[in-house]
Amino acid sequence: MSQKKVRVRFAPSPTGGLHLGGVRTVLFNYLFARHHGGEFVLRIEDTDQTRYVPGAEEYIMECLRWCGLEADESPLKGGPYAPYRQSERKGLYRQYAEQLVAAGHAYYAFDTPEELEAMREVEKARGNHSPQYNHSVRKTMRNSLVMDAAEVKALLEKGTPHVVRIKMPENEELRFTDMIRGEVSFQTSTVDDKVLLKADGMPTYHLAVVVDDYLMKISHAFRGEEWLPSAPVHILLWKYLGWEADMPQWAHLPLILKPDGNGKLSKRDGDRLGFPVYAMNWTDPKTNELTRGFREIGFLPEAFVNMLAMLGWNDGTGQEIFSIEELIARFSIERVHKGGAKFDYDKAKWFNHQYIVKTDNALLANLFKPVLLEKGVAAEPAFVAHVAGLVKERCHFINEIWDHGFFFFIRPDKYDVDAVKPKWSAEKQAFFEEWAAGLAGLEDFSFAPLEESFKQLATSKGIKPGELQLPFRIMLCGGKFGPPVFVIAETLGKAETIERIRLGLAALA
RNA sequence: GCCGCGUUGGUCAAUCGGCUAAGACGCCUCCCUUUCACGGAGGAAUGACGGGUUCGACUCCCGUACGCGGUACCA
Repeated sequence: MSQKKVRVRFAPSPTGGLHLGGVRTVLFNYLFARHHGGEFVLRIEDTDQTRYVPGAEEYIMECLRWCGLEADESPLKGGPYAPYRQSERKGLYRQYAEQLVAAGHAYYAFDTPEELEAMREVEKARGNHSPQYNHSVRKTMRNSLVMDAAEVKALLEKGTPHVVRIKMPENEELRFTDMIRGEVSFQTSTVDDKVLLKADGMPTYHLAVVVDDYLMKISHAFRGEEWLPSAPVHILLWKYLGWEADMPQWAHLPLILKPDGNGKLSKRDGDRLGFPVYAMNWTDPKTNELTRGFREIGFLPEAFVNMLAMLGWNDGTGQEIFSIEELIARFSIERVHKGGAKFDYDKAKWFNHQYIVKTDNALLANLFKPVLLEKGVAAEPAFVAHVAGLVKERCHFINEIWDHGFFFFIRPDKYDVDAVKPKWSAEKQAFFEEWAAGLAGLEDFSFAPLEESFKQLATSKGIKPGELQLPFRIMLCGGKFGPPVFVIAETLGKAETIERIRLGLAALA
C-alpha cells in the first residue's frame, strides 16, 4: 500500500451544477495527486438513470477546465482504465455481485417495492423509527437466504426482478483509519443490508465505488463527510471481494456549511443570501431556471481556487494567498480540518480583490472587454489597461472596473451637485474659468504640474486648494469617486479636461 | 429514535501539555487622502458545559449539551 502509485479520483454524479463543495473536493484530490506525483481521474457516477440530467457532465468538465484542475483521465480524455462513465461499465459489476453471493456475503432479494413499503409500515407501527432491511428482518423477507435453492433458481431463470444485497454480519466491530479523523469504528449490527445491484442491473454507488476504485487502482479515496456512515459497507466489500490489501486510504472531507444557522450549504442558500454557490452559471434544462456562478459574477479562477483551499485547510503558517504551485507544494491531507466550515462570502470577495490587485493590467483589460462591449464603448487596449491599473485596488470584481472608472470612457451624464452647491461661490466659478483658460498653455499635462498650477492659482486667489478639489472631481467624474483627481485629468488629457470643466461649470451654475 | 462525526472570537483559523490564546475577513476608532479605495496605527471580540488525569490542560480521558451527517433499488 505504501509504495503504491498515488491515484485519486473525483466521482460526481451528473445531476446538476457543480457546487462549491464539489469543487473543493476536486481541488483536494488534485492537490494531493500533484503533491505526490500521482494521477487524478474523473469518473462519472451515472448509475441512477432516473436522475440523469443532460449537460451536467459537460458542465462539470468545463468547471474543472475553468478552475485549472483538469483530470489526467476522464470520459473525454480516456485513459488506461476506460470507460470512465459507470453507465458504460454496466456489464462489469454483475460478476462481482454474483461472486459475493457465491461466497455467502450477499444474497438475492425478490421483494417488490410494495413489500418493502409494507415491511417498513409494520416496523414503524412497532415503534421502529428507521426500519432497515437488516439481520433482524431479512429472514422474514423474500430472498435467497430463506428460500430453497430450487425456488431461487426458478425465479432467477424466469427473469424475476431482483436485487443483490450485502449480508451484513450480525455483530462485528469494524474499524478503519481515516486520514483526517483518525480511527473510526462502527458496529455492523447498525448497518443495513444495502442493495449492491439494482433490479435494472445497474450497481448502486456502494458496489460501483468499490469495484471501480479497485479496477482503476485508486490509492486514496477522498469524499464528503456525508459518506462516512456507509464506509463500513465499502470496507466490508473490499474485504469480501478479496481486495483488502489494495483498499485505498480513506479521507472524509468536512462539509461546507451555510453562513447563517447550520447545515450543508445549498444552492437555495445562495439564492436567499445573494451569492453564488455553483462554480459557473447553470441552467436547469427542465425548468430553464438560471443559477449564477462564481465565474460569471466576476471571480478569477485562481482566486476561487485559493479561497476554496482555505476552507478547511491551512498550512499552519498563517499565509492565505497561495499560487496553485504553492498549494501543491504545501498541501497535506492530514492538515485538513475535521469540522465543517461556514462559507463567508465577504472573505471570498476579499480573495478576489487580492487577485485583481496583483493581476497584470493588460490581463484585467482583456477580462474587462466584455463589459465595455456591453456598454457599447470602444477604447484602445492600452488605455483600458491603464484605467484598470488606476482603479483595480477598489474592485472586488472585474466588472467593478466600470463602476469605479466609467468616466474614463464616457462623460458623466449627471453631476452630484448636492456635494458642491452648498459651498459654491462666484469666486470658485471664476477660479475654474481662469484655470481652465490657462490650461491650454500648459505643456506638461501630467498630474504633478497640473496639481502645482491648480494650487498656485488657488492660493493666489485666497481659496484653499482643498475646497476646490471636490468640485473639480465632480466636473470630471460626476460624483465622489475615482482615483486622485489630477491623475484623472492627466488620463483624460488636456482637451477633454478643459471641456469637462466647461460642462461642469454649466451644470453647477 | 438509532448510528457516526464534530465543537477555539460574528466568520476562517494557529496551537500538536507551559497561553500574557497567533494571524486573516468583517466591524469600530484614528492617521493618510477634502471622493472612494489602498496603506499605516489602535480597539472590541474566542477555548460549549461538568468531571477526571497532571506540578500544569484549549490541548489527553470520560460524561453532558449542542450542531451536523446518515438512516433509499440517490449519489
